[in-house]
Amino acid sequence: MSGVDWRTRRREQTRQEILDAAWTVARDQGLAGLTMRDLGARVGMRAQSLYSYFPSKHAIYDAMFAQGNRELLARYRAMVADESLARDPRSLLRSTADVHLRFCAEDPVRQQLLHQRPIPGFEPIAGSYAIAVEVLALGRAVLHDCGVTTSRQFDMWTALTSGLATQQNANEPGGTRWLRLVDEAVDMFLHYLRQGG
Amino acid sequence: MSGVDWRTRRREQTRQEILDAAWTVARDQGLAGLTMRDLGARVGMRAQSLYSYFPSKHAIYDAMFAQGNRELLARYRAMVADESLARDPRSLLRSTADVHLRFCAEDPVRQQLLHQRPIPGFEPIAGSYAIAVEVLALGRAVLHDCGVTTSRQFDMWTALTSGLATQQNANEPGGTRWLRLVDEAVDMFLHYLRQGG
DNA sequence: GTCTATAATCTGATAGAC
DNA sequence: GTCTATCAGATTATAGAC
Repeated sequence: MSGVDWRTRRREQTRQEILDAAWTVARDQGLAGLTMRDLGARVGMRAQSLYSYFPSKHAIYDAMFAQGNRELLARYRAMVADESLARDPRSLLRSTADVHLRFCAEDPVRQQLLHQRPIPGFEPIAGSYAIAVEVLALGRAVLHDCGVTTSRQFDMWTALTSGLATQQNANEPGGTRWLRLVDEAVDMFLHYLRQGG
Repeated sequence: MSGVDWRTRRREQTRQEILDAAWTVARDQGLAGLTMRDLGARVGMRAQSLYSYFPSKHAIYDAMFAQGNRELLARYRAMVADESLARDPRSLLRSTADVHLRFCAEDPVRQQLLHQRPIPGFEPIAGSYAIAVEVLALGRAVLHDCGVTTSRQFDMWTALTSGLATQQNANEPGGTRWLRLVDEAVDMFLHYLRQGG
């Protein structure tokens, strides 16, 4: 039972600690400004010791990418599973946009890593990318229940929601100026749907 | 008349050559991946010689930022001055979105530098930033003629158009999957306007 | 598992010859 | 105005002692 012994657990715990610190450093210095030196200092280690937990810096980016996508997937799933949730298209679209925008806006650096790929030379490994694909698939399924049946309609939806998030993060990070537009954006999109867009 | 003598002209010519090369390198290596060494190699100079033309690497980023904004401003102005342009709101919105999206999509790296500020520690100097402000002001004025009178409406417009550009560049750079949605996006937005959004 | 030591390389930038 | 030489420091990563 080596998978659950205390050594393994302790190791996993430290890996998580390092990841948490990596997010903190990246929020401070920018994603590309993350260095093993700073990261080690933040968890009370020398940079070289980090290699006991991650084989490379890219592996850290990759773990962050996977973690972010797992978090978003969990939130979508919690939303779908919520039995108190109204299921009419308007309510469902609002909830979906709300989950997505809150996620994007609460951490611009994470949003950047997950949806803009700003690290030259970094590509997530297949296993991590698969989580991102799952997120997209679930989003598409939920939107389908709202009457979004064509690719064009779905693309319009992602443009609209990601546009609100992008503008918010780029021009007023931490604020709500664009986030507050979500309800009227949903209404606007609903009318577009009904016009057969 | 030192401002127009051949020395000055030649110098300005070389500066421009360096800037052109900087765009090329940045498109290849990413904005953060631009190095003085690579840049020098591309124009047939040692990295150190570049300092005869730009006092620092940041000054190069700054000149690129200013150049990009001047280009966008010129395109907006050309659009406004075009007498063959239809002036009804729908046509005007389409032309505006078209200018903007074409600009964003034809060079994702430029779009990144101008509208996403991905270089940690880089802030354009006041003179360069002023051009960006001018671009925004002109955009606002044009949109006003289309019936966009409130900040909320203008924010919705920028979210919608920048969302289309962002999605296009992030998911299918060089393609037209989201760009092709511009006409129905304009129609969607127009209906939102008329509803008093 | 963490350390010291260090490799090997890249970075932006300066000094001074020509 | 471009060069050589060089600084001073950063970077990721590996080897090996403990």
